[in-house]
Amino acid sequence: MDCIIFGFDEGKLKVLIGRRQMDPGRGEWSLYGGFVAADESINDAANRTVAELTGLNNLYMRQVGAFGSIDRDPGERVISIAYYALINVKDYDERLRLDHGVEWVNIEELPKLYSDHNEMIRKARKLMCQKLRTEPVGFRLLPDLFTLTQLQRLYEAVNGEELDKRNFRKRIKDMDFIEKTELIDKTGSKRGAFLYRFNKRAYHDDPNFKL
Amino acid sequence: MDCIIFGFDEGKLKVLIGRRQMDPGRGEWSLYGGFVAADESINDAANRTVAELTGLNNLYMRQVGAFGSIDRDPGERVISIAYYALINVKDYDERLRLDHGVEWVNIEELPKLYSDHNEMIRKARKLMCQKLRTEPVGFRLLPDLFTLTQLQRLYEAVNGEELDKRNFRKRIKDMDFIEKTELIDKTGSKRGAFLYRFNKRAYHDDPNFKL
DNA sequence: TCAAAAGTGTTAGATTTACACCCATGA
DNA sequence: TCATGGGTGTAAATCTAACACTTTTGA
Repeated sequence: MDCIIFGFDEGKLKVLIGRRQMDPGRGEWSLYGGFVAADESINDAANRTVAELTGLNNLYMRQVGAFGSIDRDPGERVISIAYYALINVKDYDERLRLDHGVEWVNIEELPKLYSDHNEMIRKARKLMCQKLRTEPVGFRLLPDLFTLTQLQRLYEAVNGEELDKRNFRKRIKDMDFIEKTELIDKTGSKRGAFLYRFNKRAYHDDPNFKL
Repeated sequence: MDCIIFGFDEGKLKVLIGRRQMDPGRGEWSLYGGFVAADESINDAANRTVAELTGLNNLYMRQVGAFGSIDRDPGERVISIAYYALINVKDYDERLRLDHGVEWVNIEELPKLYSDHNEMIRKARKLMCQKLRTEPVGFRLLPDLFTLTQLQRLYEAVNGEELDKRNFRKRIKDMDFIEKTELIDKTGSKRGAFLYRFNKRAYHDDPNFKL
């Protein structure tokens, strides 16, 4: 299985990739992957692999699909099942990241990757983007507390288009599960912006979400 | 791989299922499936399997995903990749259908199926339904010539809700790629209804589809 | 004092929904 | 002649998109 780890940083949607450490394709840019053991489900394998890479559990993960061209792997015949995961970049221990030799790359500036990994990322992004339209999964890419501007930038990065600030905030106000706190973030501006948080409970009570 | 063959007949969305002819699970209701050969891609395997079952090629097919619980197969460890296909029921040779021992069952009245096949169908339906909202793939489930009432019934069956006749027809009129012919179908009513056809070319020229 | 991000409403246009009657025909 | 499905338009409501200025504060 191969995993597409999405993160959001500096206003950009990013993906974790690294240099491949084994043959065939040693040294090429690649997604992080692993193998499904005989005694684990493919979902478990994906969770295990992502946890191994990031040290994080209980992430939001979804299957992207199976990739099975005959010669997608230059070595032997391998069918891979891709998964994507959403993480908050700040939760990823820098040391662990370096140990695995992976880095965050802007999804708009990806190099040519090993095998069909570019295609996997394209499909994962499409699915994630669709999901984001119908469910508030975007919060998985942000810290627990975030400003409305950060949230807007996230939606803009994912959809690849700018949004109108006033219309965006109007929509957010209608969502009861985005709670305003009394906390203020001053890192992004002199004036400071209110911090908001996602209330999972409220979301599940009132699932009329539509962005 | 397992295939979910969708058909539309008598105003209902249907799926092809049959009694399993091998152990484990012999005699249980099941989807039709096959195995991916070492020298074919998973897409090719799906096409081959569906062609074997229906005698039809160049069908609209899409991958549903990989299913990989450890004990989804009561025998040995098997991971299955599910695909769905859309066919026009009338194109399916009755003889071939009987030879394979499969039958059309209303998707609302499915029995308990072998292994995780019910789940596969649920997911396939969801994907197909989403696809139908953004692309006019529904025509694959109808004869080349169809009446607007047939088309409306199809959308109703897939979405599971009734639609307003006038609003539906208004939307269809906006789609240039649905061509009215001068032919009239009298099988559905005494008065007769105009037959329409899907113009693939017009669709690709003007892909502003939205239902 | 000024640059930079935060915050805030209104209006026009587009889209969506609800709704009811006449037509043509075969039985 | 009547039961059955085919065919058609309008108006209200809702949703979407466009748009500009004031506030706060650190440098």
